[in-house]
Amino acid sequence: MIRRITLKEIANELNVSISTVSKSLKDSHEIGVETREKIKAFAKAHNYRPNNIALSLKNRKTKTIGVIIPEIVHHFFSIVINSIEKFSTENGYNVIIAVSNESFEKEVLNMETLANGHIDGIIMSIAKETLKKQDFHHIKETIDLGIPVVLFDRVISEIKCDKVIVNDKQAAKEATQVLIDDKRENILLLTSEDYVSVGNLRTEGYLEALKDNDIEPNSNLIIKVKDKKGSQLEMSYLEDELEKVIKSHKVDAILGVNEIYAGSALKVLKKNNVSVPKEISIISFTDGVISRYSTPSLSTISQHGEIMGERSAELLIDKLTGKTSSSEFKTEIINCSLIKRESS
Amino acid sequence: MIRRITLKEIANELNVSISTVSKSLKDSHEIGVETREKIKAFAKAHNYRPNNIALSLKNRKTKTIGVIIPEIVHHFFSIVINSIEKFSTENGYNVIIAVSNESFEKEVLNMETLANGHIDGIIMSIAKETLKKQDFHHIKETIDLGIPVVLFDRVISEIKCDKVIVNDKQAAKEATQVLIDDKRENILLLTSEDYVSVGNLRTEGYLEALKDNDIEPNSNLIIKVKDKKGSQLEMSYLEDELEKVIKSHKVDAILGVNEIYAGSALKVLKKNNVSVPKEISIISFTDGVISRYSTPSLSTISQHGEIMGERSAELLIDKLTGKTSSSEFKTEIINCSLIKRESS
DNA sequence: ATAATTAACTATAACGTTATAGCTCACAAA
DNA sequence: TTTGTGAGCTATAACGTTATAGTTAATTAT
Repeated sequence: MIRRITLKEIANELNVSISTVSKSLKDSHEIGVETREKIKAFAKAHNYRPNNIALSLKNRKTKTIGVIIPEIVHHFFSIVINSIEKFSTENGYNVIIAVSNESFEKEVLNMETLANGHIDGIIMSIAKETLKKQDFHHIKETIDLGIPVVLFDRVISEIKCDKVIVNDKQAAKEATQVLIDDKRENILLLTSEDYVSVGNLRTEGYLEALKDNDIEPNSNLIIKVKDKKGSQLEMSYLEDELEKVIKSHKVDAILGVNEIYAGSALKVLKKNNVSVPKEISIISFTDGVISRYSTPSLSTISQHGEIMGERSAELLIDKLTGKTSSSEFKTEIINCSLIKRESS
Repeated sequence: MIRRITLKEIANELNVSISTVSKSLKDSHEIGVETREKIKAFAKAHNYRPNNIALSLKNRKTKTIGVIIPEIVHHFFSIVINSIEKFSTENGYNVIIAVSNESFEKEVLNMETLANGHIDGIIMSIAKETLKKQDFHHIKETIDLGIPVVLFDRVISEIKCDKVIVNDKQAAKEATQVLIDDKRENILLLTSEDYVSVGNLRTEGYLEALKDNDIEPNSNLIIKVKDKKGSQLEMSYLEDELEKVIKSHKVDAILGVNEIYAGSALKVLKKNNVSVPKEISIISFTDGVISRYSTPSLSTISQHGEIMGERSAELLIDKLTGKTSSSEFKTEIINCSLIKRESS
């Protein structure tokens, strides 16, 4: 095992002071060319690397970004992380990942660990349980400590920080309009419970589109999928509810707020021999892998996770490098786009 | 903005020495009860938190694990990361993620950044390009620096470290046997190029099963999907090749080394009106979301990513805490299991 | 010839912690 | 009275850096 060499050790070996070594390696003109070159050669030969922990302590900067997400095994979030990682690395920042698993408690814990520690700033998407509880003290405290926070996708207005969101309402409205233009008037909405901001906004968009076209909304056609521990349970809830509705009501289209809902819906429809898109046409949020490989493939609304990740990282890094003021906050809105496939 | 209070500041406020504060907060009996309690109360009131960077410098431990994976938007890897994150957090370790994007250069860069910095150990799965190049100096150097490394899934024998793998060959053999038992004799194999260790092992298993059943392997029925930049390109290559083969040869089963291959195959078969599993039955590695939501759903071989992640993290943490010797290495083999669905 | 300047280097403090050794005073033992 | 002991606290060094403020000795200006 070869321990990493330190400035002190180089200084001792070459009988100069630590300062001389430090300055030489920074190519300072305070040090004579000869000494400087000798030291640089020695350092190179011994594969000297500065100790980043010591630098972090000295500079009060870790060059690390913390990311807190509700779930990692999830197409949208993994896309966003990938993009955050890419942009951050390109700009000299490392990325620490923490997963809240949609739990408030775990989110608070994650936040504290990160804030006490090794990060300069945080990018996060809020856990469902936190949204339900409406308790955001941990986020506020972190911001109060002078740690910049960027929220993406699931955001809340009461926190003052940079945000990156998607035009959920508008996108849902437009998708609904597409279905209506296709002469579908009995559009079923598969959405999440009300406290999930994005689900809520998408529901609003759906309702607005109906209203614009003088279609009376039918509460029987709105399924709000109950949160359960484990998506397996949620999906069987969704499947049962959906099956009931299609058997008792006329339905000629489905709008899903994410592709797992839509994928599950597709399973139910197949089981009941309903042809898609002939009898029921489907459009869904989240342009993931399920949509592309299902039969028929699903028309989706892409939230452009890559762009969200990149913009979030950029906003944060701009704050960290002082490029933008620490007291002014932006909210960036990414435009969704509809990707038409076979299901509509 | 409230800056975090330090020992020094507490000491100044209360007119005691830094040592006294430090010891009080550790409840040392060297300090009188009264002083101790006063200090503890003060610290609590001011929400004192030790500076982890300073501790890292002092203890030469960061309590952080680095994870390097080829891709993050990938069901198997995201499952593994999730599981590593879970186990590590439970044991007081943070997780830094780095993505190599299957690139050798990026992997080396990631490795160096992590090794110079903020981590105590590394868990990784090797990039395809690295496997092709057969250049593992970066991994060896990291190990030489005394940083423990655990390899999972894509491993290489020439590196001495802990490893977690799956019984790829055996699992492929068994899956092939299942197909043969179902009277399928013209089994097409969708695999990756030879240098990818897991693909190779799975190919071996496939060949062995054929041999055991006296079936002559047909090289036309083995498609080795060429690496391309971007899985989109790889998939269209696969689809073209597959279409050629099914039109020119009798094929009654397909074994895929991952679910994206199998999912793409399914698309081709549908396009050509081949019924699955009646005419062609499919079994694939990777039990992901594609398999569950495709029609028909795919029979898969689960590699138990959660277990791999957990075991990897455990092996690493055992090394870090000195629970296991730093010179003895284990290779853990996880048994795959076949999950039967509609495609076989 | 003396003061001023400069080149080339060193010492020190600081970032926030903790472990070790050291100090001071009160009280008990001799 | 003197020595010893221990309780309760403090000083110091160290982890590895870097920025600031010195310190020399040689060179230049006056």
